[in-house]
Amino acid sequence: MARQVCRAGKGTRTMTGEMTKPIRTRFAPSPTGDLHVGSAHTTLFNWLFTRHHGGTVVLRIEDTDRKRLVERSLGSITDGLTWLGLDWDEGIEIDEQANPLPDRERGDYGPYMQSERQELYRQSAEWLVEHGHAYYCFCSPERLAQVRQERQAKNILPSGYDRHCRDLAPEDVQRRLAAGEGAVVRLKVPLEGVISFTDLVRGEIAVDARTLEDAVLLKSDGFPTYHLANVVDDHLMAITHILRAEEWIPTAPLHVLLYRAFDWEMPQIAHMVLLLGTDRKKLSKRHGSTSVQEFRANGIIPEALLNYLAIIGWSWDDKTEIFSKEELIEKFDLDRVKASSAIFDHQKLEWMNGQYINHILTLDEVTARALPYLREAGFVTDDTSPDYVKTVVALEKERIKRLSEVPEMTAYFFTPTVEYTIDALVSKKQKLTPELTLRVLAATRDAVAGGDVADLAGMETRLRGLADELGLKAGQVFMPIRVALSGRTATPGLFEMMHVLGQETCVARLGAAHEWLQEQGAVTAG
RNA sequence: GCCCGCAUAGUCUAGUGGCCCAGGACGUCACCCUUUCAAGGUGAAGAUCGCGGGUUCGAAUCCCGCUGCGGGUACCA
Repeated sequence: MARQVCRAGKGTRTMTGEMTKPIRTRFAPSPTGDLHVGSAHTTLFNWLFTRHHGGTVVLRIEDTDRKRLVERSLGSITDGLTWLGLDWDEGIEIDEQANPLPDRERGDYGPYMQSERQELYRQSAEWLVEHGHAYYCFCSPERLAQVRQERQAKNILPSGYDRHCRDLAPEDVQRRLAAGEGAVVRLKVPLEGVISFTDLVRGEIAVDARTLEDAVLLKSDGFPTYHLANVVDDHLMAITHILRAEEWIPTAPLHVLLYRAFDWEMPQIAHMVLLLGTDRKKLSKRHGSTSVQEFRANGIIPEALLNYLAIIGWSWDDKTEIFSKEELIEKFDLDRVKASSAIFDHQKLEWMNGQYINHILTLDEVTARALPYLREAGFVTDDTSPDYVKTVVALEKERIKRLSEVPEMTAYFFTPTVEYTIDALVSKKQKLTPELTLRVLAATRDAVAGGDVADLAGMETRLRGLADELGLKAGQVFMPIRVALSGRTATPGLFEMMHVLGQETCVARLGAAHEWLQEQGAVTAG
């Protein structure tokens, strides 16, 4: 049904020629924390839609809730967007993360910080009051809470506010206002009728006006609520399409009413799906990593997160899942957007991250991106040879799932010695005993010392021959070497690893492992 | 409670009346490759298309009802 509506809409626009009207959309985050993946998802859809149609993206900051403002949040949000590769054409700009306030703006529709547009909202609210679309309300929070509770219990519609101040005498209102009594401005919702609008992905949505509350438009602190600010700004900023999250559907009729009251044309509107946790509840901090910066810290690369986010609630066909940003821009449109919420699957994100690291990015790119993590772990300094780092990354590249695990995976390439455990060294799976392992270690140390690790094939032949001599399978010889060199049972190919580690280190570690195992034997025997 | 939205395997999805006793992907399992782990390859299990009624020669697809899940219900956004 949704798609039919969408198609019908397109056709109409084509016929009337309105398709030529340039598209303008906005991201409208509230600076109340870091960039949440859910909001990144909506933003991405907004961005893809706009870029696909060659439109203009506006970044507007909705900082009208003064109590929930979080310092540095703004920088964190723009930082997250930039990291993801989502840019904007108009709006605020932050020069440095260190500076919590916007340094400058670009675009002709500013200011883009709602806190700097207070006068506009105040005037709009007053205009609505003067024209009979809104009214002043003096009710106390206590009364409001009580009324709400009563009406909900008795199932009286609308269930919130009882419109107590809706018909106050004008002179009464003026007197109380003049006396400085605290007041809010509320929307005068029609007492009956059906309010409907067309959602570009869901089709027609209709609501009985009797269920709608006289919502607050202007708060007593002089700041507007979302409802007023969003409508005023979208109109003044010439926004043509509103793409926002599903949680806004219930209040959309209020916005319809507002556009009607102002006699403004309402932008096209579409609500995107919600991202859910594994308990099917709206994704939140309780579900683990939810901010874009957390994914970044956890070694997720932006291309993978962007790609993964794109295929939640949108699909191109029945098989393609990997898309570059350019392909997404080319292919993305609202007609293939779904309306059902989706559980955020960390496993699939990780798989996709691995795809990018292992198959899509080049070795140089992966190395460059892993570098910060290696530096942070102290494994790489300015003195470390870039070529050496690259060689190490090359060895582990295909098993990296997250960049953040690179230091742990490659530690033995950067530390002088490694630590052992009996279980790893004396592999049960290879049917080895401590005695056998000691013999293997001693024999291989000599074999390696007498060979050349740079000759990969030669070394392999040599060690396979050694296995034959000892009457063992190749694996029974290789596993102790692997553990002696790395301290672990899962590593890259043995001979590549030996080559990178170097002759000297290999011989030393083989000897060290032998010595260590002998000591363990002495302890357990004694 | 009330209002709104959504409904294909554990998860993300393809599907817009016959090509579907339902295709792809993640995950799971098995096998192959193999010096380990990955990667890769092959294959398997897993969906009575939420349920019940219609419409139709024919429905996952259209209609109605129900159920389930979610969202909203603030001087938050």
